[in-house]
Amino acid sequence: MAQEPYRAPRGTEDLLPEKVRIYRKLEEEARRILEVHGYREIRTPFFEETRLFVRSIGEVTDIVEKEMFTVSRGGESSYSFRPEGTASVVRAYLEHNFHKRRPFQKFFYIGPMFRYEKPQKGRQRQFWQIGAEALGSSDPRLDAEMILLVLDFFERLGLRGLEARINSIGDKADRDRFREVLKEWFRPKLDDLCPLCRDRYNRNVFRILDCKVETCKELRRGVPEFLDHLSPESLAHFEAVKKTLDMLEVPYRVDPSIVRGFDYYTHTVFEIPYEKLGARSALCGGGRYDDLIAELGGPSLGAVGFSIGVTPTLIALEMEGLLEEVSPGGRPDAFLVPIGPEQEDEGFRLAVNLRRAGFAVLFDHQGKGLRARLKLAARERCRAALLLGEEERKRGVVKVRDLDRGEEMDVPAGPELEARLLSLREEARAGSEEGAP
RNA sequence: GUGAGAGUAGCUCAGCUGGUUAGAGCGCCAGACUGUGGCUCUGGAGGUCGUGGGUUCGAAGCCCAUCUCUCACCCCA
Repeated sequence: MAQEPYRAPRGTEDLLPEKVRIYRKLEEEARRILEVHGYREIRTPFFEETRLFVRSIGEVTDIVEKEMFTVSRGGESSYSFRPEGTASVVRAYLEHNFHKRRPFQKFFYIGPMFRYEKPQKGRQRQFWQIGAEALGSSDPRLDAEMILLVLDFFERLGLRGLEARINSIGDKADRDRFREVLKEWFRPKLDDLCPLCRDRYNRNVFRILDCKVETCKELRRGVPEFLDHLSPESLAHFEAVKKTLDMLEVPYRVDPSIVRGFDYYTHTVFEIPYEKLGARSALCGGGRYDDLIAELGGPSLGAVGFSIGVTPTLIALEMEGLLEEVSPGGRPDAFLVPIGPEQEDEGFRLAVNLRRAGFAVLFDHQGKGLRARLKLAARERCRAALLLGEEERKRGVVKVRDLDRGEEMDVPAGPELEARLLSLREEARAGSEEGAP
């Protein structure tokens, strides 16, 4: 019986060094832009009590009903790996009494989320999100700020021409009223809807609004829009968001078909679509959730947030040919090459000392020959090869080979060698700037 | 959860309707060059053809099951 090889679990992947570099670049850009806007990083546990997600995301949502990784041990409560980030942030906000100390807080998080789903393009069981939450205020300027910030982030990565889609789903009373309006409107057409939509009619009428089946699209002609059924207060909030977006010259379009999947959303909801993505067509989704803090046991305070999908973002960057730009990678300063077995120890010592002085120095540990080591040095794009043979050692020098020019010179080990490596580093930098437009 | 396609060397793939020792390119290792990289040439290693079962004189190919990947639906980042 042949043993099955070990593999990463379905829907997960190993982020190999090359990819980690890209992730870090994304994270770096996100942290920068978020911190400039006053958001501070928060790190919550990867799992929470299951009831937290049930309460926040909603009991009858697909995520809670069938997409959570849930574990229970003995008599303890049931725990679930977080399928999204907002619930945890709000929980932490309340647990640490921010609402009593300084109710207005801006947090962001970067980390993996987990959903038990069938993997496909841009959709995995463990996936990374970059998210932000502004808690303790209902200021429509924050809704606009979120959208602006996200578009700026994508722009910085090189994704241009993106546009936000926004909509308002009002408050709970608005939704209860509109739900009835929709049901009333669809009732006579019920038999002509697709089977799925007939199910949606009872589960969540709103979702019929974004069904992609042609016959349903046809039937939807002249369907009432949420925006026409908002209370004056809700409408005023939405108008204020749009006004702010206009003022900030943020590109957006009102799209009545945007209905988010979590129960906690209220008022403003938005997405940043990227058409070429396929099954996962949004790079980012977000919205206001003015009832959630109270729902989780806190005071009645407004909040708004978004989350960016790292995987879809990477797919978009790849499609636009931007991955190389995002991740140029660094060059090691040198490859230390002892010549002859007697020099191995001394060479290793020299490599370690240079590393302690801050230089990135590679060393061969596979017993390769001189030529093979130089080959490695070239492949790793080292700036220099440091050759240490018997001759050099006797004279207390190291032969520094400039791998870009092919020139060699003997340099005394010590401060002079470090100076030489520094100057090679500078040269390379000047060279790369010359090449830039 | 539903449906479709695909799994052959480290990677990308070829392998006609089942027929003898399963191939290429790239990569890897070594040599040409015993103290010098990127180029070239030569040689080498590396495969139970995803896994298990079945049909057959004979299976990488056909059938069944299973796993994984990909894509779509559902849903969503």
